[in-house]
Amino acid sequence: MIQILTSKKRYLPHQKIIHLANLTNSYSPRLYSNNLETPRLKTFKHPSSYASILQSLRDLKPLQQLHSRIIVSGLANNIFLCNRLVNSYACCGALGVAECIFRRIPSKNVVSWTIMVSGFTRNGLYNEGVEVFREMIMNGFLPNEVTATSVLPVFAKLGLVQFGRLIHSFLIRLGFEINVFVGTSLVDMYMKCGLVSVAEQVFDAMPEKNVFSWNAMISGYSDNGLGEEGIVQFKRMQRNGIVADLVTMMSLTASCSRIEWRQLGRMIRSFIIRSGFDNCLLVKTALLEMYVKLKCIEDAYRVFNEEMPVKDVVTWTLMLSGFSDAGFGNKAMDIFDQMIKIDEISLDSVALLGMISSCSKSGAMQQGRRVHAFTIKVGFGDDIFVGSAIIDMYSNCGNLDSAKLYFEGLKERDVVCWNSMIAGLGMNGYSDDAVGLFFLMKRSGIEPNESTYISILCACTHAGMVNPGLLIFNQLIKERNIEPKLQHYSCIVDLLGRAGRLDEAYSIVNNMPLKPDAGVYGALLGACSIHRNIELGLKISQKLFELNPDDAGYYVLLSNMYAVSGDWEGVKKTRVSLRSKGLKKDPGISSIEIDGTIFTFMAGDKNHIQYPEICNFLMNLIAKIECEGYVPDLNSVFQDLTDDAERDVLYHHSEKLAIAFGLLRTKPGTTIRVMKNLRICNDCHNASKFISTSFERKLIIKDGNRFHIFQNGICSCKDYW
DNA sequence: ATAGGGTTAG
Repeated sequence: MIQILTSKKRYLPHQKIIHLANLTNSYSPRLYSNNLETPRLKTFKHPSSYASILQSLRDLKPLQQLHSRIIVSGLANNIFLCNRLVNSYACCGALGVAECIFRRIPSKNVVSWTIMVSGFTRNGLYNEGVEVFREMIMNGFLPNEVTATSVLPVFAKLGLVQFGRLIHSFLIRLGFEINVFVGTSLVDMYMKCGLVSVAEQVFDAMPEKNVFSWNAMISGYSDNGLGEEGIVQFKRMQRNGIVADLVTMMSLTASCSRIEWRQLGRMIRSFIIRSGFDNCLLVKTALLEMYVKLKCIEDAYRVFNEEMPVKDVVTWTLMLSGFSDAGFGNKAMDIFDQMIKIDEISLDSVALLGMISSCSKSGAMQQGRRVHAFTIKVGFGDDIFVGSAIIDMYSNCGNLDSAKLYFEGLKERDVVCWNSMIAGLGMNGYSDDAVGLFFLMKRSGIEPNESTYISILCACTHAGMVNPGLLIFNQLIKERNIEPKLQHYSCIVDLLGRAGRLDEAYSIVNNMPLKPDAGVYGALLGACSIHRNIELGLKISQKLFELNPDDAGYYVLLSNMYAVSGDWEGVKKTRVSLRSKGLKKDPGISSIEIDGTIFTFMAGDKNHIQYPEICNFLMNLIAKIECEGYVPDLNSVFQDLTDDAERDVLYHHSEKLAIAFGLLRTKPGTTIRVMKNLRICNDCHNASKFISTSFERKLIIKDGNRFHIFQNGICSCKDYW
């Protein structure tokens, strides 16, 4: 309590009483009311006495009491007090009351309008804030410096760049742009709108700059992906003798995580220690985030575990998503379980979202179901952000029924919920339904966004629905409010390419208005590989090697293409150039969830505890399906080995290990769900068909972004090689 | 006035 009191700057004697009363209210109502009945407080006749008390009030109840006392004192029409009251109610979040008082002020001044604008904007009601601002202008009031600083950030939030520029020109005419506050707000607004060079112009023209202004620049650069510029600006700031504060530290670590510059990260860390910010929770959390983003998960965990005695919900959430990003789903779940046991940590939707998306990524359906139940228990059952994540989680686990059920039960749905459901239907093979839902969404008055088009085009691709896909793509091009992006072109090239219409796909690549990137060429190369068009494939891989020389995936595709056409010389050449560049093919990883724990397998991963047991089982399994007609496809092996060795590699692919483990550890008849990071190989695909018959199991294998559902020897995926 | 964790798509 002492700390809270001393942290406030100025205290008049009567303010102290009110403040103490607030703090003791919860456990000592008698003291509270006694203090309020102090005769000294009752006899105020001058507005200024109330005004100073109003400024320090942050809770609704004492505010209401003071308000009544103001009415009793006959000061309810004093504009000075009314403005203060509006402000105090807005600070307590009671915007209805605030607006009511505001509306009744007969002769509002600029301060009244400004307080109402910032009352809305500080509570996240941006549209209402802008509306009051507009009303103010219409009523002939000109904004002052404070109005400008309350309303400018809102233009950035709502993306009203043009409006912002208009107000900017107003401010110049009024001579306010030389004000540090106004200048900083303008810099921030332009940075948030992505107009970096305009922000730079404003900043350079500012006659006075303080640490806020510099911070706005540094964090702005970082947000716009220009971390290096941020570091340069920081050095300039130091040369100008401006002392860095905690916001500077946080913006610096953010810049660092974006440019993936580990060496600099270390320097910033020592700078933080030297500047005495090492014990600051916010700065420490920013440092943790830096390690998470730099994918230094051990460093991140060391900071989290050893150097942060005080943690809040953000710290925990960061560690959770750090583990999730690094592919440690079980560890993320451990963190979540620990976090929910701590009373002081109040769980919010962001923490829940992190955990749900972690389950989604690792395909942990049992964990996901548990977290889903938990979200309902803690009152986030109707949250649409959480809802979208849950739909995605169930879809990603191949449990479309649960996803649909959840989607249909939502009271409110935004565009992201619809997108999740459309994507879920698409990747699970219900492309017709996805298209149907897309049109239903438009009929329901929800405007599709960029992601909607990506989801729906992918859905069409999975089912080879070329014509509906083309139709929707043409709609997108005609639509005025969405600019087709490179990703959309990748989708349409993928759609045409996979369907075998390579010429049309190539023609789109050659005629598109944007410069094709690796994603677009990659889609085309994938199509060439499926349809064995080696001539075009060679041409495209040349482009890709120029664009993205370090991606081993393209070499693999090219090599596969040579292999299927029997060009062993080409296969060898590709492998040599891959090796000479020091590149390695991404390891294939498959995982399976058993009783709420995720088990991960890598090809030939002999370190696994149960490896001998699994291998033994797998050998018997292969012998069994060979009797039923399975023939190993040695073309699926990327290495140059003897037949026997190739066979050995093939039999220990990660997906086969995961399937074997699933068969060993689950009851007969249970569906086996396997997640794979890369595309399933032809041989594993074929073997899975045999396994589904031989063991009478349903196998659901997700590779990359699509499902393969094997049942009675048939796979749901029709266009597979 | 500037600042920390999250959802769909690839």
